[in-house]
Amino acid sequence: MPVGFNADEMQKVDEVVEKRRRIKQGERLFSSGDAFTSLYAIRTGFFKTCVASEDGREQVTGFQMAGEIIGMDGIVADHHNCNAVALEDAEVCVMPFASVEELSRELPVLQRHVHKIMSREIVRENSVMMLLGNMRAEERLAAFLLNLVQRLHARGLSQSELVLRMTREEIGSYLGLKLETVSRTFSKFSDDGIIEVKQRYVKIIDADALKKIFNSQIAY
Amino acid sequence: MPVGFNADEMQKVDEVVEKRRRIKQGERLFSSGDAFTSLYAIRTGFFKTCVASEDGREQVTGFQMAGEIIGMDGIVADHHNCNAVALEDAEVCVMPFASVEELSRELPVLQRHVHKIMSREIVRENSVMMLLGNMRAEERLAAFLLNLVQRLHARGLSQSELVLRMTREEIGSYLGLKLETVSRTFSKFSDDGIIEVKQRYVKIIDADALKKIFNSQIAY
DNA sequence: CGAGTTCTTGACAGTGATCAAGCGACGTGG
DNA sequence: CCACGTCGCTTGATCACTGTCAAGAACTCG
Repeated sequence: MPVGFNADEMQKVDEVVEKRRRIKQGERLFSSGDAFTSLYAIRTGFFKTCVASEDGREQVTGFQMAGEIIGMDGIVADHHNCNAVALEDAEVCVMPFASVEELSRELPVLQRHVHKIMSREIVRENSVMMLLGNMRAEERLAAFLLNLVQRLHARGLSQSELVLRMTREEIGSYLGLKLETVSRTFSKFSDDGIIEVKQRYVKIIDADALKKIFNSQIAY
Repeated sequence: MPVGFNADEMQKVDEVVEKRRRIKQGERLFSSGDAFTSLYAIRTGFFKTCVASEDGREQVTGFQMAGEIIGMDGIVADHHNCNAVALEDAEVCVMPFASVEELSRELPVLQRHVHKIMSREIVRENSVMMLLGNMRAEERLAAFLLNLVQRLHARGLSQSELVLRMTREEIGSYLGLKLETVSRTFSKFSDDGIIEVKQRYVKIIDADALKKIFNSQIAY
């Protein structure tokens, strides 16, 4: 939640956060086709969102962590358009969207905040399109790791060590790669002394090298 | 603009549309880094939006036509994050975002409409991610053509004939392919009797075949 | 009409996919 | 606490899709 509220306003905002909901690892917060009622603010835990094609193929569209908002895909058609799966036990705040809209008519600061959150998602997806359309495997994985540690660091965690909450296959789906390619690229980074990898644990040894790989952005 | 307004409300909405602006082919409506002030409703013409990486590589993030809204990328950081280039002479309605927000606090129908437009963009980008991450060249181009004629048909144009406003290179950038691959895939569709192509002119002969190609969605 | 841009097509190459096998980690139940 | 089964990860060999390079054709616009 944004700053810029007085005590009275803050209370109203708090009231919108109707209740909390716990989701166990592997369970869904919502599924494609579900009626859209609420946005969700992640309090704890880690999610992936994914869309599925008719033949069951899956595209991970994002990974979300504490403090991030999910569910905005549902606004346009009053039903959700993707699945949100907890990658570890999680707790979310349920924010009924009707209440969010009502209150944001009263509080311009909240209104602007809602708009910014949606705009941020649009911009994020733009950069994923750049990643999927223009970058090669090493660049994609470097970008992915840098983005992840940056977000974790912003939450007070290490900027060099992380524990992946998703499988190689899920990383691959997000990055438009097969799991074998993800694994191989991890191994190559490890061989090059850029990172240490042991299963889900990753330590970034040479962040500059990663940034260099990411910035090169050579066409496929 | 949505339905559901009375005359008085409609007038207020009209007043938000401050003025119009003409953009010649090849010129930019806005550029990455420009201060964000307004959303733009396309009245006539055709745009592409694209982001550029540091080394100048370009990713087309979308093609927009009459009736669609662009500029929402700018809300989050108060400056635009992509370039909007007119692919033919165009005219847009300038909608100062502060006014849009002000009025949508008064008119819940407008507020909901704004939210839906942003959500629609998020959902659209999700399906582009599916396209870029999971589909092969033929599937991508089939999806592209079907999407384009569907949108043109919704505007009263033919559902089988269209004139592309963008180059092979721009199509390729959008679809994560090189221009030669786009050209070859057009030729293949033509050889298979699915479409007729002559430069920018495309006629869809067998829409079902295109849909079949699109639906197969075999992994790369 | 001519210069430049866009498009097509061919030959070849490379990145990442596919197929396959084995290893390692983790969790459950005996 | 350990055996075992499952799931996820790694690595190798091979292949195919699409990229790259190149040349020429077609079209557009001044």
